Amino acid sequence: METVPHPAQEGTSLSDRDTGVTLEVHNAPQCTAVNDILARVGDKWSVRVVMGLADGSRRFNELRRDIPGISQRMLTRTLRGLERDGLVSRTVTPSVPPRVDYALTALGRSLCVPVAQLGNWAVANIGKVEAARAVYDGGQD
Amino acid sequence: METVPHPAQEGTSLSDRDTGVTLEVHNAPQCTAVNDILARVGDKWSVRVVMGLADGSRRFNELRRDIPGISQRMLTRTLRGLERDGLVSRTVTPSVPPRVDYALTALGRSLCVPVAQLGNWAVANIGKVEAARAVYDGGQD
DNA sequence: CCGAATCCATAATGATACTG
DNA sequence: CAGTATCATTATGGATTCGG
Repeated sequence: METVPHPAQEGTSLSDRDTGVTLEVHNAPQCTAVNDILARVGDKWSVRVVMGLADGSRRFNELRRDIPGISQRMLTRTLRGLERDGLVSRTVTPSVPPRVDYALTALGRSLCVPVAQLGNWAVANIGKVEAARAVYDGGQD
Repeated sequence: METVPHPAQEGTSLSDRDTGVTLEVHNAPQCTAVNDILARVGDKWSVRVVMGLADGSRRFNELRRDIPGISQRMLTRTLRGLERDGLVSRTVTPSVPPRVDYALTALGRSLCVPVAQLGNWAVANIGKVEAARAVYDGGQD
């Protein structure tokens, strides 16, 4: 019955039959890289912060006002994480009061491209996902 | 969607100056949708599971063998989550012993496209990210 | 074989108060 | 203004055990 043996996972084929897009990632340590990036970008606030910086630099509290619901602590932590990963730059102007500006780096802007594509998928399909959830949750009792 | 034409419309501009890709998401409730999807796909195992199903359906323990390190509990939970979101289908054959097959749905396969693109970015840029981390961590003392 | 149930450790997030 | 420090709460992941 096993008419579809695994190709011993040598290559690719993530959706190539559908779109010609190929992911050369499969079982390699690259999986770790993907997951690593996904984990950074998949946390609760990173994408919101990146979006807040998409059209230019922002000061800390500007950003905070742009992202309703974020706590001071989480904004700090998220910015630090993005800065550590080289996605966001932090510029301190030692004035009184202090001024700190955040902006996307070139790497950060380049990440925006695939994130935006995933975002477009999300916007286009969130309805289907929510419908599926409603069906699943409803049929569960 | 391949090679989005330059809509050149409302003010959004997430990286349009770089690539012509536009994200119409900015401050809208759509942000929530993006984050929602990102959270699903950003957890520790979802992408690995989806990859494991990319080239065809798999039984529970096949999948488990294909994903080194995943616990039974997390495989179950991840599959349930993906199933709830309509990304994976679950087919039970009531034999003895029972047989359960998992496969990507059409929605799940369509998600693979932007995820693969993000994956390609990750593979291409993980080196830069890790270098940035080394610099940041080193300069922190 | 597939999975639920239970228990536990750790990490992520949030609320609040304080500081240069 | 732009953080840090502390504490409480919740989410996530893993190990083990049990059941259909």
